[in-house]
Amino acid sequence: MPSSTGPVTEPPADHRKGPRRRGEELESAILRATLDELTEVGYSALTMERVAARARTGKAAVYRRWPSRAQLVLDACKLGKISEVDLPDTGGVRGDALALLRQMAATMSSPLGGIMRGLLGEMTRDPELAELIRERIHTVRPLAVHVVLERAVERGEVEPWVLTSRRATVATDLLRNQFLLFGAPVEDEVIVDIVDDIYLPLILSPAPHPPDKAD
Amino acid sequence: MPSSTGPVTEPPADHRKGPRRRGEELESAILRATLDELTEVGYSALTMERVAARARTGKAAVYRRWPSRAQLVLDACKLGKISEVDLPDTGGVRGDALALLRQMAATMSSPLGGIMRGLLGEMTRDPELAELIRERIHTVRPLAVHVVLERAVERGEVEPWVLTSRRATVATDLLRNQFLLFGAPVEDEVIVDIVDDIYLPLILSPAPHPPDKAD
Amino acid sequence: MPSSTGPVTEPPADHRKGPRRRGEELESAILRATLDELTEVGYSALTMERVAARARTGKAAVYRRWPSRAQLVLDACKLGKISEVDLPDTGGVRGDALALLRQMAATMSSPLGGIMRGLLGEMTRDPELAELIRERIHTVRPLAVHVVLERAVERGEVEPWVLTSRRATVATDLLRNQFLLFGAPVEDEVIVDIVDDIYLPLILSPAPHPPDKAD
Amino acid sequence: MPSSTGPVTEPPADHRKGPRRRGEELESAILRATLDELTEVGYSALTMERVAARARTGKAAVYRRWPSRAQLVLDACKLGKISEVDLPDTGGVRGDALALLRQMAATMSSPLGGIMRGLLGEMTRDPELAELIRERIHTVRPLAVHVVLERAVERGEVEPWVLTSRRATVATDLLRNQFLLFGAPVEDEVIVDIVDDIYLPLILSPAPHPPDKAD
DNA sequence: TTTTAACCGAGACGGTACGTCCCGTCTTGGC
DNA sequence: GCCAAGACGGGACGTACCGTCTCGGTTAAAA
Repeated sequence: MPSSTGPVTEPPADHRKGPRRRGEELESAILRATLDELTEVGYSALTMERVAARARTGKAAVYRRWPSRAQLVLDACKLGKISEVDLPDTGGVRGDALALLRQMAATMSSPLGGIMRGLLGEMTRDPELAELIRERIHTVRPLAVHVVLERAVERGEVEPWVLTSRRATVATDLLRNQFLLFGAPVEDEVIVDIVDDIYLPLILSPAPHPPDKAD
Repeated sequence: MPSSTGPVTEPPADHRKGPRRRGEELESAILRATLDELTEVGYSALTMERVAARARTGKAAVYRRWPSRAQLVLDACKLGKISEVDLPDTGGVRGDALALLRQMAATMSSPLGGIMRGLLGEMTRDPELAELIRERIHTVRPLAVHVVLERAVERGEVEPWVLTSRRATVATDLLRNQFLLFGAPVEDEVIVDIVDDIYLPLILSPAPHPPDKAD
Repeated sequence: MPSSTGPVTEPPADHRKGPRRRGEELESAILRATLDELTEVGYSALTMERVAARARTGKAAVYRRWPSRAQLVLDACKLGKISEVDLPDTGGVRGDALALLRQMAATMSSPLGGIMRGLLGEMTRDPELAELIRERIHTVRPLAVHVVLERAVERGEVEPWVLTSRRATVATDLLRNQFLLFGAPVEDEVIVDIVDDIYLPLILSPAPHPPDKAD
Repeated sequence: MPSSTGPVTEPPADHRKGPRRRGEELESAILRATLDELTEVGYSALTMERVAARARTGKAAVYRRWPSRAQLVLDACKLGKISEVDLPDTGGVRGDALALLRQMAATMSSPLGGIMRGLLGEMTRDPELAELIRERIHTVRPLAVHVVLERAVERGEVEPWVLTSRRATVATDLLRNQFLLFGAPVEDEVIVDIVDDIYLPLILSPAPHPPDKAD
């Protein structure tokens, strides 16, 4: 038996309040803190330190899960129902497309716009993050576009090959470009312009250019 | 006395004694240091401190001229012949457009790509910077597009109203979007796709859609 | 002229209160803060962070001057009139020696005792610090011993060769050893014992052992 | 050599499976890990975390047994044959004393020297630890001194009253003081000096000062 | 020409955040 | 139950920059 000589150093303070959080509970607490910080101070002023403090935990608990600010924010966005898309069937592809773009534009005007921008800036630094972002762009938004176009195909407004063509995402691509260059809010006139002057001519049948090379 | 406004060769003298740099000489020394830092460590790792040290001057001298990293970088890019565009007349709008996009793609693959990205990220924080960036995007690139389209109009390939329409910049907009989302290098196949499947159908006469509302 | 676009980022807060401290003023503020911390929480709980906070400055300002906690504390002790020795002439070497040891014992019982102890512990880690400590031990205390012995020599109580012999510091050495092993306070009986049973027999003439080899 | 102390010699298998260590086996594994850490990184860089990892156990298992680093180290030293003293009978008290001091000096030059130093530093913080340390100092070393002096008494070199007087430990006390202040290695000249110029004059009969007051 | 003011270089200043290490406690699975 | 492993809330580490300010100088314009 070792020489047990009793307590030696003072316990600096009892810093435990109730049962200690772990795993999922702690994780979501951190993510919520991240979202709060994002909306309050924005992406570029968000720090790991503040997030940890806000979540009432230590920095280590944050770093253990997310190696970088960007990835933390990305996950936090996932938690926020940011990519919720609600696509009403307006009875025509024009109405559907307008509705979709307007929803996108609204999102861009929200705090999420700045976050998106910030994340795009980080892509250079962090290839892994870049991959994550691309994935989300690939999957979330095109999915909405896909729904719109499928309805249009069913209505006979659009030919099926358009779905897999580059033309499918031209509207959302141009809107995104507009936002990134000129910021929010995107004027509605621009949206209408994109749809009427560019998108519809490209996708409505008879197509201005037959799908010769569309495999 | 060091050659003022000489070529790229810096005077590596000890400026703590001897003739001290001022005005333009100092300014361009800072900008050159900024460019060097950009190419070496990239936009996001660039700091005012390092720039000042590299330019062998004090931070104050930098802050006196540029209130923020982004603006400094922006000016440095201006100094670098970054927006040099050389548009060969290939005899057809397709060739011209391909050449233009390929030049853009090359720029994006260079260190400038990362810088562009970083600057876009800063736009949220700094509206005035945003304005500067937009200005350059407005003026430099559309100018190149304009040249291409004007030639096409002269050849009769494109109708004049296209020049002022939103369609004019669709190709460059889509390429930029592609770069921002998926990074460099942009595959040549994508460029060809954009031109053949989207851009040309939109601008070649007979236009697929008459300019009813283009005022 | 660079593109000066005006103020960009907000000044987070005006954190300056009056003229900024520099040089000596700041230095002594840090040392005072160190002393305060020492007396309040002790050597081993003293941190650079708390010292900086207490001195209302940044950690960098502290590290710029003192590379380690130990050296900072050492300098702080120097500032505190810690080694003030006031040696009354009691008319005999016995009285003088007792007075000296009693002063030392008092110092050891003060917070300084713990500090001394801590510094001794650090000597292993930091040779440079060790050198500093030795220097102070060499110069401050032996000086007091020297004064006592010189008076004794003048009185004829002690022969001159004792001054440069190892015997000179036996009393203080034994007291120090006593403190380090058994802690403070050192009982007065111990001090009397050291003086009467060891020190005086060694130094009083006729010496119990002639200085054959003392050069 | 700290490790392999005794008949423990377990197969250093992966303890995460297979028979799990308990009780004494685990305990000595921790102590051995502690000794190894001590010799490799020294006392002040030794952490509970590293010890636990090295012993392939959890921190809790360590804390359950030793409430503090110092006590753990103390026990580890006990396990190492640190206080092994081997006193040859040289036929005279001078030779015996020199041998003893030289052995002490050797110990001080070993890693144990740094450990001793560190433990002394901890004494301020932990009175109970302090008691343990004093105990060991009281019992181990004086015992050796006692042996030396008893032989001397038998030979008639030293009078019996010296054994219980403060003079008995003067040599070891001065050597310890020398080590703490000036570090290792202690030059042999110093040892000879202590013995010849201080210790022997104090203990050899005829004593320079009769034991009037030695009760 | 002499003065004077601006500007230069250098770097200290008060401060925030970084990412890591360790503290001592607590919890989870397994044996 | 105790073991191993390691997460937990927290604090401090030492470093890098931030943007401001101060300090001697140099140097160009004003007197």
